[in-house]
Amino acid sequence: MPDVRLTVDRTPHVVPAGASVGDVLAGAGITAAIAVRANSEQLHDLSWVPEDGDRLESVPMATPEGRAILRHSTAHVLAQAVTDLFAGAKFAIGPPVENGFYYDFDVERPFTPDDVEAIERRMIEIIKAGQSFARRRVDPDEARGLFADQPYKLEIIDRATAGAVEGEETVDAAGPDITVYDNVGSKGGRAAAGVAPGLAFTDLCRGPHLPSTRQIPAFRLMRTAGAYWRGDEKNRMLQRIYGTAWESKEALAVHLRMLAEAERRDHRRLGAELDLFSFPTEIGGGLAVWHPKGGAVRRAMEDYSRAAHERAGYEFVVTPHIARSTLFETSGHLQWYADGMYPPMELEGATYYPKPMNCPGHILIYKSRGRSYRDLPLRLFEFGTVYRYEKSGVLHGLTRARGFTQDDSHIFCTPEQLAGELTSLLAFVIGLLRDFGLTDFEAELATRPERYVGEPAQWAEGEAALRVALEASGLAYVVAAGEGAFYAPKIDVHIRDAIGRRWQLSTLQVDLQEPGRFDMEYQAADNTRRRPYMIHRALFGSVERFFAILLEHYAGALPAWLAPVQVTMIPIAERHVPYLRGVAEQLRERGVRVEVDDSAERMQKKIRNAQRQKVPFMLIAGDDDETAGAISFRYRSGEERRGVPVDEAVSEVAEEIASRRLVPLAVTAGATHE
RNA sequence: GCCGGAGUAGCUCAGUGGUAGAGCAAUCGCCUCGUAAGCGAUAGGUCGCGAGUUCAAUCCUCGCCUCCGGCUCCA
Repeated sequence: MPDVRLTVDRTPHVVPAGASVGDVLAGAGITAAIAVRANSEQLHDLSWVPEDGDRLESVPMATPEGRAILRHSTAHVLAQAVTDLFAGAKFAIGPPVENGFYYDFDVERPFTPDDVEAIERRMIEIIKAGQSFARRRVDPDEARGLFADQPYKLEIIDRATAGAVEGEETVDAAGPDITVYDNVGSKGGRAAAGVAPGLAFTDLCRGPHLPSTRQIPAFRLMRTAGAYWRGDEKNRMLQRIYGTAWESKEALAVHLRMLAEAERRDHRRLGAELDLFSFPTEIGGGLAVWHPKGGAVRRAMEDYSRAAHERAGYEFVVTPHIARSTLFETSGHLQWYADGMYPPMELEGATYYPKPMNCPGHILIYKSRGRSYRDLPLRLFEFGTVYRYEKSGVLHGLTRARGFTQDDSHIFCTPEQLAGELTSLLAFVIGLLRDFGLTDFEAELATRPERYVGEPAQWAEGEAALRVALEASGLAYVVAAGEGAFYAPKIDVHIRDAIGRRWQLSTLQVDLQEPGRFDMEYQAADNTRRRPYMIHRALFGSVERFFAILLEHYAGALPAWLAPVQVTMIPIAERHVPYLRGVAEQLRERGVRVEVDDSAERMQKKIRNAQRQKVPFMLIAGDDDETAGAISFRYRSGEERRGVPVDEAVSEVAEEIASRRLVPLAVTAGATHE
């Protein structure tokens, strides 16, 4: 038999023909791999037999691809457990997802928490039994026979054999056949576990998979949920079970801790704990009220944003919250966006709608008089509150609300100015986000969607201008094909927060519709009338959403310049209150948000309260301080500094706030309780 | 909207077919204190809303309301 020459992780190897990847890796001393990538393309199981000249890269479990294989294999175990326990269960799809996997089932009744526990126990049995995942190639008819009682699988087979529909990668790349995976119980498996040797389960699957269920180191079922078949609400709702799986028990524990941390940081929870905002049911879902402390933070954010926009050459405008239907007919919102709008109000023969966007109002300001090229670029800015109908099930605190305020601008410019405006705008966006302490950015260039208005040539032009701006910014970006708004290609800026979650914030859009719909024009230098270009942009996205993201990013411990209460004054005994009031007055004169805690509590309790409210500075005074004309700091970190002269302390606090430093002074280590 | 889960004091939660309890918060009193909870007392509930079953419902049944998780990643 001729030998086969391969490279494995860039090292040449010669193996006998017919050797499987598992044999090859074992020979090469690579033990951690659970699959390989061949020739930088397809992933393969360890049972796959490579051909002469193949370049193999081993895929360890503790990599994104390795975890996806692990999770996908765990999903199969889940499906087997469900079919074992629920006779007649139909199973649909079970892919790996970020941080886990799911599997969708069609069952008689939804799963109860007890069911999930039983399923999890059954999965542990299957894992301990050490079933192998055996790949098998079948022709479509054979596949239909195997899954004769599985309508969802039959549908998948039909779609696969009908050709790669909608770009789906449904057929194994090597040929027209379908592949299935058999779970085969090994003799070494525990008979006591009740999983007999022999064929235990078969699923339609592209693979690859782990060699054996025993190689699933750690998993947990997380929750159940309803999910429409193929994600379409016209289809039957299936019962989905979500789970997670990791390369080690430790990795699972780290993941669970991250989830607990995310829950601890949830802005809805912090909003109540820190008395920032609430959603009174009397007002309605998705409509927040801002309490004084939340209002203070919001004002600090808005004031800073206003000042930045002023420096960047924006002009400030205000437009009403409702407008006649005719305005939204002209803008196209009623034709294209009616599903997202609040219903109309009739009065005096006219129909009014709450505005879902601010652009039409700003366009009318542009059109209020004739415009010259000398007016351009015209940058109009407004904290514009908009109302959008969101289905009740999708509301989520401040991040998905029905009423919210955009830091919205529309820039009207000449075609020649477009690329330059976009470039400087992108730099402006990043600068502003950095000032709020966000550092990890990713951009997306979202191109023409399936459902769009305008001419493809215009879209191409807009996309090209956005691309120029992205290239000039040096920002890493990916193209999100077909993700543009119906009226505009756009750049979306995403950030990653302190615990690694990704959020979409800013959006920059080149509007291809409105200037024409509103018949906008300006007089050019050559005395001709031309149509301006229009850029929509919101940097926070929405003030509410940005606020929520910051709150979660900082886990409620906002930088001093944003903190709702910047200083809490704490007397050692009640007799020190007047002295503290005097110091508080000096701080207030410097613009500091300060409270004097004159409650009947003991000093220790006051410190605890201020600490729980995440106040950046506590200023404490007792007899020693008062006699010396001094005061003592306790920082949010728990560090303290005693006997600081009052003048010095006031300056330190005021300067710390003015600096907009992101971490309060003297905070070095995380000496945090709770 | 759809599927599931949950609604008991301001908050976090316990509880039972015989009309309810804890901790924190609140109010009052005592204590006057040097860096994360001093002590005591008081007050606070139509057990989400409506109907049904029952001698009796916060508890069981049905409907509604609100909130939470999911409905995007494609064998």
